[in-house]
Amino acid sequence: MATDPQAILDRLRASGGRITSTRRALVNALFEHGGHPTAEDLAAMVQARHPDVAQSTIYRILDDLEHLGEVQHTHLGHGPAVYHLAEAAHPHLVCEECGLVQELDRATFNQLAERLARTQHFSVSAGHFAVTGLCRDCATRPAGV
Amino acid sequence: MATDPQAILDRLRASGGRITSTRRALVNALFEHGGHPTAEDLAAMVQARHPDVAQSTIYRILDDLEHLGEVQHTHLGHGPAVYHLAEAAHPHLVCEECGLVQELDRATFNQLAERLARTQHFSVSAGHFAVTGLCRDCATRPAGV
DNA sequence: TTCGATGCAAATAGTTTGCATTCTA
DNA sequence: TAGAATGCAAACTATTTGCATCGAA
Repeated sequence: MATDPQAILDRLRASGGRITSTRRALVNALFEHGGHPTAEDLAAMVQARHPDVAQSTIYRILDDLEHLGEVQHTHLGHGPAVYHLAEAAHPHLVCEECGLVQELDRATFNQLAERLARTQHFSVSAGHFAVTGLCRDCATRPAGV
Repeated sequence: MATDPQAILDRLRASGGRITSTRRALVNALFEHGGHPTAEDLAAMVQARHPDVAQSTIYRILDDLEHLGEVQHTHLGHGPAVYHLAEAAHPHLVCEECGLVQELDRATFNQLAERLARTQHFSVSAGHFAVTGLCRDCATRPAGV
């Protein structure tokens, strides 16, 4: 699992792929965008410098990187999927009312993962994981307000 | 939260709605299908007796029932959402390799929910919840086989 | 007889795919 | 210069919506 842009590009090449300016720009965008970018967000970042890049190319590169294990995507409820580097993989808490995304703290996740492995032989993947519910604000506010 | 078809239909009527044969059939289908039916699965069950029912009608009724709090839907990874009665709401474990859906045991879920409430002020909803990872079989089998 | 429910078809959102062209190695 | 990567447009899947008609209460 690579920890800098060049290392990911190297892995791409090592797997028989080629390094293009679009791929370089997308990998950089993944490192620069700290949050939970959608394919469209990433496309916009890449297109800032390379206006002619197609959405489908973004999807294809993300797919390639996912197969290499460098990227993961998650469906946070409705709407488009979000992508992030595998090295930055973390479990998510998504508020179904306001859409707020928080990270699930490591300790709680580890406790859950360990317990699921033990009781149900299920190995949870941290990256592709989202728990929905209500955030603090929405939980304390009367429903539908 | 109703526990039999008639009670749900009664709630529908009490909220200003009308009881039609399609609605009756769909509510029955929800009770009959014990698993994780998609809107299409439910449409097929209803259409067995009422061939002219439109998919959009199924979506609309499910939406109505969801607003009444009688039904919940969940996105289990890719593909269509699955629906179930609120009374049968339970957390899911989805295998991202083979698609197997298991139920998460109550005790583990409760432990997680309680801990999240305490540490992150997040109130998890049992129904709309899915943890992805690898099931026992897929975890022990080498990747990509 | 009124207003909610429905069928049908078209619209939408997100993503994938086919194919001719371009460019890396 | 071979084969991978890309742009473009069309296809696709899941779901929603507009509108005229139908039917429950």
